[in-house]
Amino acid sequence: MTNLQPYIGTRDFLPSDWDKELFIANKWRSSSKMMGFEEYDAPTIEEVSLFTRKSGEEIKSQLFYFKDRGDREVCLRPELTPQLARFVIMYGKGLKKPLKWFSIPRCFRYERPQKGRLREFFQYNADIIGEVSVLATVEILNLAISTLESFGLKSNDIVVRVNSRVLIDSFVKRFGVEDKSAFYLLLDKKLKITPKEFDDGLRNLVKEYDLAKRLFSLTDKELIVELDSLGFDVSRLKTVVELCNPEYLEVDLSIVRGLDYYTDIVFEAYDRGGKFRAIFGGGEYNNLVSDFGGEKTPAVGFAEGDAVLFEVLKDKKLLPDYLNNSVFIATVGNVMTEALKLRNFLLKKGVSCDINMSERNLSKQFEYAENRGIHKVYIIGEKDLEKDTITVKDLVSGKEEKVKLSKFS
RNA sequence: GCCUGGUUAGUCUAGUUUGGUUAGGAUAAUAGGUUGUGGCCCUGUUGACACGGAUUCAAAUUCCGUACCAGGCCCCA
Repeated sequence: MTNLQPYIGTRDFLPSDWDKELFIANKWRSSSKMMGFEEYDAPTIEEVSLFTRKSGEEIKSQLFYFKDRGDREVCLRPELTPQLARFVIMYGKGLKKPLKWFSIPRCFRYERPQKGRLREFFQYNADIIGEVSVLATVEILNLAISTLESFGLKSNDIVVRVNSRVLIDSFVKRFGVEDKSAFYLLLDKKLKITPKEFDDGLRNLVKEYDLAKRLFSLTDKELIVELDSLGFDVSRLKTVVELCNPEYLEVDLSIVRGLDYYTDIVFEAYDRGGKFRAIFGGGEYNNLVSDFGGEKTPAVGFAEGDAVLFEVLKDKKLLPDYLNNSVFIATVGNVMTEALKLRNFLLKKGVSCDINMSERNLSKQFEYAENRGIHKVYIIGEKDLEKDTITVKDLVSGKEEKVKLSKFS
């Protein structure tokens, strides 16, 4: 019994679970396509060097990493972006830029499962490659936001925090920060630690403490104005904030993201209640393709895992019930010939259609349909057939009507 | 890698304080009954103490180890 369980941090999907998973994936897919993004995919398994190249050998401890029989070091992909870089270098020359691509890969990370964090998960990725304009970043943010909206999430549920790494780097110079990585770490921790701890951290790391403290206490519009007047270049950030849906966006200097490969604008989305981890995160990474040996290529994108999103949707009661639109054909008496004819007709019309296969009485057939979330039953029975009709019953409303069989041929 | 708390049928749960007869219930599943029409009702069937060890006359219950789950730390793509 024990060893029948799924491997640690992985999930079995029963039909009712998979239905929810597909609900999410289908929304991701359709909103991407709506905005002109094209779907692609890459192998689940890759040579490990693709991932260590940027993140160092230490990353191996967080990968499902092993040697194949030919002594090649391989791993299950922990993320998609390096593969995208590979694609751009290998195939990019023949492709019209900019690329607007998305994918919904299964990814794997060797780590301790926690709330919203698993060892195997789906991660929606969308990127724009080869577009210099800041409008690409605006487009990416608009896609990310409208995708969340397609689930029924609204601006009072979600906040997207935006920042600029270029700006933070100019802080480092201007504020007199000596330990840059400790400064980044402090910013990254801001939401987790108390205001006092953050304040103490600032005091330790930043020479111009008073200026820094003031800036970190400002939010949003006033912050941009203030930064502008202090001579920081906030034009890119300003454009993004102005062109994206302002109800979601908030400039937040503490958003830095762990990855080194981000170059300027970075962003993360959270539920406003602060109960969950980041829903999506991303930014501009203009050096990644060149770091992998390609030409310098502007790029921007985001990733959104299924685990946190699932938690958020569940919390907001936005996951649909397990229902399907198919029809069930119930049979009474010796009517299989007519029933199968009706079935074929419906299938050819593109109506998904299940049919009774056993000797069960009508009552049990209704139970069968009910248990599968079917809400339309066509009853084809001997009595009805004498009058050349069938009975169509809607299980949700409980209403039923007689329909001429000739309508189905 | 570390810390805390859990684990009783498919699911939820009583029982663990104080070891003691056949581990009780609900729900689901399944078969049937009833009604030419689902959710109600009635009957039958199936089904559990996570795994291993220790203590004991006796362990679901106490102790140790392992696995897994949940939450957290570290890390975060």
